[in-house]
Amino acid sequence: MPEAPRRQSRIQKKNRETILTAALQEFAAQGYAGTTIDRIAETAGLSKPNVLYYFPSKEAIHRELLEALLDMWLAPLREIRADGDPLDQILAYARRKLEMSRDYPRESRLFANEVLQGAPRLSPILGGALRELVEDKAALIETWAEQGRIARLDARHLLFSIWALTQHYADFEVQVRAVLGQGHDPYAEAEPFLDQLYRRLLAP
Amino acid sequence: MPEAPRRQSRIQKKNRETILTAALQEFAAQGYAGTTIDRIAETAGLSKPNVLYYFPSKEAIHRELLEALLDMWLAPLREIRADGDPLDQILAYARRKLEMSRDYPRESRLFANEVLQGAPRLSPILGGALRELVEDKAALIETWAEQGRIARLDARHLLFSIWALTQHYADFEVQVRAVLGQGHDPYAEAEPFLDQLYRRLLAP
DNA sequence: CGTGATCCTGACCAACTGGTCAATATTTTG
DNA sequence: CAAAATATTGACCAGTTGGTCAGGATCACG
Repeated sequence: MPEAPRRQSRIQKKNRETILTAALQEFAAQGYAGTTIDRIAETAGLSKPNVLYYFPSKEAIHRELLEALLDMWLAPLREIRADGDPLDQILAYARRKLEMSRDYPRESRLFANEVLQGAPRLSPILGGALRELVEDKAALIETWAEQGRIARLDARHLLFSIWALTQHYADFEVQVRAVLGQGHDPYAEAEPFLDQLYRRLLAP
Repeated sequence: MPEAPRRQSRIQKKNRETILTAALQEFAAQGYAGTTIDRIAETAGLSKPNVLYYFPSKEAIHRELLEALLDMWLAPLREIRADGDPLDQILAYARRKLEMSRDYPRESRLFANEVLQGAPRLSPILGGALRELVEDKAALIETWAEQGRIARLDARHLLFSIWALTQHYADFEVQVRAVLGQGHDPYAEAEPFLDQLYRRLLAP
């Protein structure tokens, strides 16, 4: 059953939001273990007991962030449909994922941190809903391949490649920027590169 | 000046090695903050004070691991030479990086953890030695491109793509396995996929 | 075999962490 | 505006953490 849409006072709404934003910042930058409730509170401009007035525990904050994240994270993949041009749709998916890395790098890093540590709070979803979604879209992509509308390839690994290539720019941002040096816009450069890559890979 | 090759007793050599192995295991799985000296000691089969007899601090262990890692990590890139077939060399590089993800996933995750948290103990190297190395190899690759021996592309982002695509299989291993389910060998499947991808991307 | 160097440990410590709670301040609402 | 509901806090606690240290065990070597 979906959680009852609990009545929230004005203050409750605002403070829960503030805390979640601060926590996202901290968890993404320091990881779960490296983040203290005190730092979350400080970033949020609240006292530690006050943070714990709105959330029962540090883990509860983390869990809530992850849940909210997942919906958002998978939305672009859901939008791949059987109708429309195969190449356009896959290119659009890659482009949208790259935009998400650019616009929501903290979310990307939160996710990366979690998966990197073995996804202790997420693995049921990875093996459940995510797996089914991938299965579904991979089947569609392979149908396209069989019809000769795109190249024959391993659709699951195609999806992995899109994840890897786009999230890399958020998750390894320091490295990318250190290597490129100043005066580069990683995302602006990545877009045409990925476009070129997938056009060539997918050409029938 | 390079560190003097300090004399090490038999026991010292063995125990330092044991500790580093245990620490790699822990740091890769739990991150820096999530790892305790006690756990390292337990995994190594030693007492905590004994671990601190061989290393002055937790951070020193971590730093030593990172330093050792970096040489190993960049070796394959160094092997790209001006002589030899361009396509072969880039494909071989990608293949070797994939093998490293398969054979040294803990090293990959240690590195990912570090970069993800902003590379606090590594950024000078990223912007220094790594940057120079990339600059060097990127120039070479772009020469090949200008000569029409491979497709024209952004060489730096080509290298990023190789890092992203290969390290993904180690860093996001739980996700890859959860999505593929049992009965799949991610690395065995990834190899031909990456081969196909780079052959098509690089074809003049 | 003995003695100096190396190795190892239990006991300890100060700082920090997640979390509690009773008391107080502020809002909301009848 | 008064009382009830909500929000906030300082003080506190028990457990954990990185790290120290004095003393004892073990080893290498003349």
